[in-house]
Amino acid sequence: MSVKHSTQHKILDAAQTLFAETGFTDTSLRQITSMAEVNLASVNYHFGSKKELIQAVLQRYLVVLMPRLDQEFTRLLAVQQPNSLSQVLSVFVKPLLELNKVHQNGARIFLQLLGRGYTDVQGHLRWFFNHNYGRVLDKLVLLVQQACPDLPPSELFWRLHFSLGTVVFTMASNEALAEIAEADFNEKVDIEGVILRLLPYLSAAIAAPVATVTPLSYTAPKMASEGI
Amino acid sequence: MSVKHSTQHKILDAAQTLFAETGFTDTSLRQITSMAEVNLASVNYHFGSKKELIQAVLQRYLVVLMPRLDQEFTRLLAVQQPNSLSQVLSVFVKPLLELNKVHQNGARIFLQLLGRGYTDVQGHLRWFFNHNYGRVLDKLVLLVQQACPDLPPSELFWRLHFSLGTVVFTMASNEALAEIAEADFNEKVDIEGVILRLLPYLSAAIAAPVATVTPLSYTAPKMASEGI
DNA sequence: GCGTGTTTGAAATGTACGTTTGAATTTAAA
DNA sequence: TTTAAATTCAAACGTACATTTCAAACACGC
Repeated sequence: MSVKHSTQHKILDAAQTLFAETGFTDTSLRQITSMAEVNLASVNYHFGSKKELIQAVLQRYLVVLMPRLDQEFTRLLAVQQPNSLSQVLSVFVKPLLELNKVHQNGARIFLQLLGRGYTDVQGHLRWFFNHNYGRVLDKLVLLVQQACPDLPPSELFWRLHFSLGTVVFTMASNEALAEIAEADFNEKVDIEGVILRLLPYLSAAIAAPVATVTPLSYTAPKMASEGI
Repeated sequence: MSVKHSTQHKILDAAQTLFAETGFTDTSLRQITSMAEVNLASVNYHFGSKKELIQAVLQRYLVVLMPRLDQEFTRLLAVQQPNSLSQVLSVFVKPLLELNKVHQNGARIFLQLLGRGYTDVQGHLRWFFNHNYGRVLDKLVLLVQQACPDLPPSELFWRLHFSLGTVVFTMASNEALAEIAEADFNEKVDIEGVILRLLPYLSAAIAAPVATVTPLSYTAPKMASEGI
């Protein structure tokens, strides 16, 4: 962190904060440039458009995170015996927390932005992400498949997306949740705390036994009666 | 479904579809009234404002769903021995699927809207929801607490929100996921299929053993060792 | 110190939004 | 049929937005 920040830097810093808090659509360039104390036109001068600013904000973290993840995945794939699921999921922790070196609270901000990117419409973000980093995630799928050999591929597909939802939603509403947690349980929870709480949850979830029941047997196990 | 739809009805139908697809902020009243084939001013005439329209769209489902859930929760709370977690979660299935009687694809649409409500800024929706239906959800918390007596309250809080994220995100990206699933695995998955896949996932997740490890021990387990 | 290319500044452009208005039209009770 | 209320309609209002423009200020190699 240098003492003097360039205009680009100031814009990125203000943009990531506001985007994470308020979402991409609900944050205006006027808010960003006002917080960054730069001229409104400088966003379009330096980044071209709001869309490209959004990608630049994410890219600052992705170029750090994804090669690190790729490296971890490759390392795990190289070992002889398959890794356990919790081993696989654990490799996310350090690379994510190292985003705090990119910027203060970088890990939290990045995950919030990721959540916004998936829930806001922003179709260009999905494309941008899959196009640039799709092959890294293929390795993750392979690792989970090795860790849970009994899981049919389609079930694994769904569970990985369920898990993505867990993470992304949690981070998108992270502020609100942390506030409630502190008010109700007197426990201060930072991003690291949330990640560590997520690991056992996701490990158990992804490795859950596959239901063999038919839809009908799931309707109210208690009283029995009445179909859907 | 009557052959003639009132203006209110047409507005609600168009609004729920567009809100679910595009989110609340990114859907304009002009899009809604255009799809509903009614005059722009009729939204403010019938509902007062966009904010109140959003609440009316959700309310149409909540007034059906929440009393049903409340009734199921009360029934489960009345039994002598505590219910299993999967019994508790199963009671969601029928009430949710009955939303399909409120409107075609009602269950999917409602869950998508719920997701939008949590991730969009829309502070008024959180308030609206907690204020009207908070005590119903208190019963759910109690039931889960009985089913998982070893789970500390704060851990339960987080896991319930993780689970909410799983459901809400899955429904928000339901269309895309169902398309991929059909293309990659040749399996047609409807809302019921997704819900039934969610149950074992969530049961295992919520009941997962609480991690007793310290943060540091989670940094790259390296090789074998360590359980979940 | 000068002159060129880069960056910033204030202002304006055009578009889209939620909301309001008041007259026209439809509805339904008397 | 009359009449008053409820509803629909086209148009406009004021605001906020992303983006553009172009002159001023700046940086810095010569």
